[in-house]
Amino acid sequence: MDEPHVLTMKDIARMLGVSVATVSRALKDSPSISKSRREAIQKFAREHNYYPNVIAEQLRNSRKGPVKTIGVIIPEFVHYYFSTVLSGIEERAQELGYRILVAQSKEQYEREVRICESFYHNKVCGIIVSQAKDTVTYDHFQKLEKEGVPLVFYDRICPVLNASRVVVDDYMGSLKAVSYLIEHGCKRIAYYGTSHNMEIGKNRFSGYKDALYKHGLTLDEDLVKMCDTRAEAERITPQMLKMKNRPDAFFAVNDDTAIGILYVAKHMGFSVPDEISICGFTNGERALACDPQLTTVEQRGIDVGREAVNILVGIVEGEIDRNRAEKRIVKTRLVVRGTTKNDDER
Amino acid sequence: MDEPHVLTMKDIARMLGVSVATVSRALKDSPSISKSRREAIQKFAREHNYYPNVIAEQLRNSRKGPVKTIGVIIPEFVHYYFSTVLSGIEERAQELGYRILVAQSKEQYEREVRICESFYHNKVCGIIVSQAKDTVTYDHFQKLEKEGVPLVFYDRICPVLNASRVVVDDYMGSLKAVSYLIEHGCKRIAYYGTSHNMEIGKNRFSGYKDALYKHGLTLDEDLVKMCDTRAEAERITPQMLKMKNRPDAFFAVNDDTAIGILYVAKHMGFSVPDEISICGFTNGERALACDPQLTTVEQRGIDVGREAVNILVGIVEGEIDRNRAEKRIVKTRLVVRGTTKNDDER
DNA sequence: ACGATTGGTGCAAACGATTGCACACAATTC
DNA sequence: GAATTGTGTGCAATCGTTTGCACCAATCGT
Repeated sequence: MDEPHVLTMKDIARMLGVSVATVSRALKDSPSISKSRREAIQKFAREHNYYPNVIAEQLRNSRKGPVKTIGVIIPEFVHYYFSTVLSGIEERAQELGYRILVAQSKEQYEREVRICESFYHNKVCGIIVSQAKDTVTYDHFQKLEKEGVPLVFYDRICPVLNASRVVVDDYMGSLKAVSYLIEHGCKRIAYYGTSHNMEIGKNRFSGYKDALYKHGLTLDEDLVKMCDTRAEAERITPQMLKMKNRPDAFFAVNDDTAIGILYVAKHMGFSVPDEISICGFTNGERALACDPQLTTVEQRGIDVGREAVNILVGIVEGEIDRNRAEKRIVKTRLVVRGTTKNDDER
Repeated sequence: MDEPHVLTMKDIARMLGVSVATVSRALKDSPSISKSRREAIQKFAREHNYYPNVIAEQLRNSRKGPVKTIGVIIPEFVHYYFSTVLSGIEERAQELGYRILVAQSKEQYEREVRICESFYHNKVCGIIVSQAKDTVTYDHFQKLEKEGVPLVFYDRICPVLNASRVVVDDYMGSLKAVSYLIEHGCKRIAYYGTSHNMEIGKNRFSGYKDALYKHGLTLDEDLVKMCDTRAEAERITPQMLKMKNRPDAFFAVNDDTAIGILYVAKHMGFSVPDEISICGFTNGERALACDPQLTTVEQRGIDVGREAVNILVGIVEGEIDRNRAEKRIVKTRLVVRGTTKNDDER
């Protein structure tokens, strides 16, 4: 009464007086079945809305065929950027007929390991992952690779594995943003970034540096800080602004940090953007909530997610060599708003 | 070479010279297998880290047993509140040993229908869903119910189905927020809400109304508006503030709308919170980004998600009668920040 | 007209795990 | 010493689908 029995091939076979094999072949449009039978069976199946049992298919194909389930590991769901990536993954996966199994590591190494095992046992055809902040050993990823489960990284890349990856163009984003600041009159631009042992930290810093050089400015070490949270920004920014030779602009590694700077600057009585310009990185929902609204570099998470799926499916379906690490870069875009000087006043 | 062959019971059986049945029973710790053999088999399995094939188990149990996969339908991933709910669902599901299959409807009815079908064919043991905004026919949900797939709704509840649900305590949240405004000196409180044919709209409005009555104020229809987006708030608020008898406080149905009001008020030269108080609903990341930071009612999405899983698993595992609609309410909490007057100055 | 080809179909094994039943062999009983 | 109980094991069917092979009939070639 609870399980009204779903129609199976066996049922169709019985009702039409043929064998299950015939039904199977007819539904696969195999030419070895006579046209009349084939069409009769297909019609019957359609009318009784038969649908193949996914689990049985998976079991049968467990040896060779793809399982069409992608495992996705996200550090945090409640995070603007990651949720955009997930959205892109889900969109593209659905388009290509893949299911997604999702889990969040909550930035914890142990959870990450457990999720990998769980995905492995659930026979996902591949895993898309951004590793947790505190992950420093990579056995769990290496084991998966050895077992033939393709991995695609995004955002936070495993440094020891030469795996496929999708990243945003941090270098260009940073270069364009800092160039914009300089071209609009800023001369002393502070940089709040992350540790250089993450790819992302390194690339954004390079972009900053190159923008300075390109415009004939020199790098002042006093203006470069390791700072990637709002709390930290609120702690160190007052000192920066009290310097005799204070910065006239800030470029921060994410929106949250930028908003911390904005708050401090405003509350110390500086006018933004007239005296101080600020630029963030992400373009999340915060960027529109602050006042003035934040100029920031857009990271197109949706596209990152979509590309990750493209790579993974490419590997699974054999169009991409699984032993060659496929690397793709998603463009960034500078979104100019109210925290930077703008010549063309409206 | 790609598939290094995962260990199966058959392998163990062959290597130990016993039958598969014996291995199966030994691993299940069945007393019908002699202790010595049982332990030998368990030891062997442990050492070669055998793990049962999830797919085979599912197929076998397809008739009776639960499949331990929960389908989750989310209107949008990129949405603060929904992502907190998803986070709670994932957390609790993982704790209980369930996998989750996730898909976003993008607020589109057709996608919602397709997702339901996909989940059904993927044999999920139940579905947790918040319906799309434009869903007005409910055949897809009814069909699932008829097929014995339990449904648990959150946030946006299907009005025609008497299904299990988890909602936040909109009434009390609203009542407490408006009471707080009144107790801190506000006399004319505007209400920006959603259509009353959604539960949520009705309940929040009731809370507002009752708070007024309880404090001896009367309801002024001119202060009640249907408005639940920032764009709309920015459009209608200027007129409100130009009234001769202008409101001295606003209570909005979500943070985004509240922030729209805040912007307009500030840019018209009003001081917030001295002349105008504002209170939102959600407590998302925006609430901390605006200036001053937003007083708002916290909707504990994590708890909503966790409760939804609790109900669903309760139904699947037979602890909750699947024919009785289980309804749970998650408490809200008023978070006081800078957009409302506060007696105890710090 | 007889052997060979072809077209159409079914049998049965396989995927990996579970479980009712039967069977073998030992230990107990009368 | 034969019958009974009990203990431990294996056989085989099952879940729903796929597919190599065998088979039968009809048609073809010479």
